[in-house]
Amino acid sequence: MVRNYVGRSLPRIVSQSTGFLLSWVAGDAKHRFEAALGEAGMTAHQLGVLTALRGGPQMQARLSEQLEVFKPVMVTLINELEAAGWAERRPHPTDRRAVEVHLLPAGRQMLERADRIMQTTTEEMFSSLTPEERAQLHSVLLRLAGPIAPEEPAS
Amino acid sequence: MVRNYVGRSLPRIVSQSTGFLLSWVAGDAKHRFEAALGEAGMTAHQLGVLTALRGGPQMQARLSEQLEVFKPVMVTLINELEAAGWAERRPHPTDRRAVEVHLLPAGRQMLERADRIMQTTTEEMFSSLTPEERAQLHSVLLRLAGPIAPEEPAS
DNA sequence: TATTGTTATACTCTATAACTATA
DNA sequence: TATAGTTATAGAGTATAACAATA
Repeated sequence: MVRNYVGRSLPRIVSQSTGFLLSWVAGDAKHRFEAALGEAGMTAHQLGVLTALRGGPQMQARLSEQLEVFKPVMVTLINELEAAGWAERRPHPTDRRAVEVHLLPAGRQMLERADRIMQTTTEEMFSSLTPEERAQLHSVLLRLAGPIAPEEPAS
Repeated sequence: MVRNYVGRSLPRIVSQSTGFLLSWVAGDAKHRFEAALGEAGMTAHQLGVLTALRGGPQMQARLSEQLEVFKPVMVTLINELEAAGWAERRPHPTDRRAVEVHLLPAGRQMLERADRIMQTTTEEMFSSLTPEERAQLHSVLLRLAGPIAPEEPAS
């Protein structure tokens, strides 16, 4: 309970509570995804922003809102994306205060690579389950997760 | 992906990946447990230590190891437990460097209260599942979690 | 007066170092 | 030389404040 239990084997206490098990497995999943993305030189935060840009350029303020990231954090993230050549700031056509963040070709490639990474990692994670078990897990989690937010309108 | 998605409704992207769903549901679970414990004036960290003391007094160093908490953090945690009257430090019978941390009656009561809280919260969380679904979820998560650590020998 | 993007700052958590008193 | 407990310190990560430019 106390911390991350970085060790590779599941503490016995955790194995007895479905809630703790959930946290344990999710922590493991997070670690796997971040490690896999890290090998491609990308953080989960950066992927989040790139994903939000898939549908077209966005103002920084919208990105902050959508991803629920504080504005100063978004500044840093977009600096990183620009440094990597994955996205760039351009002046907003009508609002001179704002910048639009545009996805660059290298960023789109990175997104495709990230898609493959996420898919592979997911496959590894759930390989011990049958397709039926996996489908049932998904539907059960969906029910536990509660209502789904309405679709975001594009820029 | 990026951060905590503090909002109460599930972003659409998350709903499509079993891995993300897992993280989402686990985050929600963590929030529920911590809120419920908080109402009883207890943190999850503190509960972790109290639970470790259930089987008998422990040296601080062992507690740090078992719970994978850094030594300075354990100092703070045990200070908190002493301030709350739930546990106390006593000199180790043979090793004059060490202290033994003992569970006090108020701590044992708190543990029982925490047990009830955890049980109630678990019940709330999984109330939308049938007993069969819940059992299958548990067994599937157990498989995803991997090997279970061997029992800790008592102090 | 409100909003955009930025810089500066504070606060919490996590992690390490350094120290004493023993073993 | 190593270990137990403590204090001090460093570093991320997270959150807020304040500011200039513009709406």
